[in-house]
Amino acid sequence: MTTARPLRQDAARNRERLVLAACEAFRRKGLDVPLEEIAREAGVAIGTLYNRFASRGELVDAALGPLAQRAVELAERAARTEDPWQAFVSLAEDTCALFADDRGYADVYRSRVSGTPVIAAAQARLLALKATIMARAKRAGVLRADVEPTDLALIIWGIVGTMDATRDIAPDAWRRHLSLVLDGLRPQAAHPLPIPPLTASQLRNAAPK
Amino acid sequence: MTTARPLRQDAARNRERLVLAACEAFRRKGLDVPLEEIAREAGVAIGTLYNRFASRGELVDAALGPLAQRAVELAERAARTEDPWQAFVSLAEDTCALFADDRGYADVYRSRVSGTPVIAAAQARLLALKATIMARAKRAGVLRADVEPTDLALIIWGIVGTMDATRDIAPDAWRRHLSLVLDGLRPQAAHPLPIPPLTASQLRNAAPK
DNA sequence: CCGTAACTTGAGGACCGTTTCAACTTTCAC
DNA sequence: GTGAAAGTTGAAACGGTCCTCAAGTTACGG
Repeated sequence: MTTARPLRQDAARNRERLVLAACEAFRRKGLDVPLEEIAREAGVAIGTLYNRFASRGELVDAALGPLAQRAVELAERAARTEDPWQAFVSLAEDTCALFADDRGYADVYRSRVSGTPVIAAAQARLLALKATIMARAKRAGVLRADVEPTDLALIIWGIVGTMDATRDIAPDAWRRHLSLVLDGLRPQAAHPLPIPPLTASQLRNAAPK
Repeated sequence: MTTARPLRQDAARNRERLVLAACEAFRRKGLDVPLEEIAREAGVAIGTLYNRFASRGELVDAALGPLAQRAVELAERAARTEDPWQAFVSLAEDTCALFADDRGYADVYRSRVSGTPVIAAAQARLLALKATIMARAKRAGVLRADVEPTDLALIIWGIVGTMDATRDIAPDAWRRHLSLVLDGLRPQAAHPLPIPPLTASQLRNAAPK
């Protein structure tokens, strides 16, 4: 870990502006937003953006890292919830709520942008929390025994997909969708599943599009 | 309905080749595949493609129309299934299987390409069949009473989204996902839903991205 | 076999987003 | 202050896809 020399005052200010603009742009338009637009919004030339952030990924990391942190905090809070089912539901709901709020963060969840160390770290932590919470719920008999964390990943992936479609029209539609789907994860609902769950490594290699 | 004069022999042959190439390309790479690539694959210049198909939509309609027809047939067969729950499950499974097979058709389901009369007609028919099948299942008490066709649309939308991620890695993953989700639609699983269903018109206006 | 209408061709213009870089400007340590 | 290092700038090169159109080719009725 090399200690980076501090940025010059004006450069630091520009960096700050860029991150802010990126935050806003990613949130509203997703990760595909043109970098030129972010630079313009930040009141800075495109070259400056490239000066500070070598790749889109670095900018994403800087802009959305805090949100990923927030996701971890929420998951930790969920893990502390007494009722195991409620803990599980909170995990899913809180995560989805963040995705619903921020198109960029939703894209991160799916697209695996490269060059995002802080986000990657947060994702890893989330994975662990998810496993813990699901294990507890299963042990308590409130979550069907045959679902794995990878199943939840797929389910949330799917719900995030519907958000893209409904965000402008019915921003809360995902809540109904999620409730419906969660009902399928209760033990009373359980019917045999046709195939085994995705392995963690399969999920890791899952790529969109 | 103007009776189009028949194409010249060579033109008809080229058209055929284009449709075939488009079928293949859409299936494998989705609707965003460059038209140039389709033309190349068809052994024809790009200008010829534009000669025959004024827009991407027209080509999509020609290439994927038959698949949409097939979807309707499958849905009609599902509607004829005696067991109301099985009918419902077949509807969902058969539809999803088509999407899993054909990235392009999956894209059609989400993106509402314009200029696709035959596909649009098929979709309308599918909508009606879905309503019928779901109504029957509800009447039989095998489908929870508080789900609407728009809910199924959202659910399938979501599953189609996960297909994009898993197609190359675990082409059947959607079967497990769907089973899980369908379990949430059974009456035994029902817990109160937080918000009302999407209206049909809301769904119609739903746009991706 | 011919003439014409139908068709094909592919280079090129338009647009868009990315990325680079040489010339210019600003900061800051001394 | 001053000069070197740090930073900014935006035009331009680039790669990709869309779409057009003038020139050339082909089919087919007579």
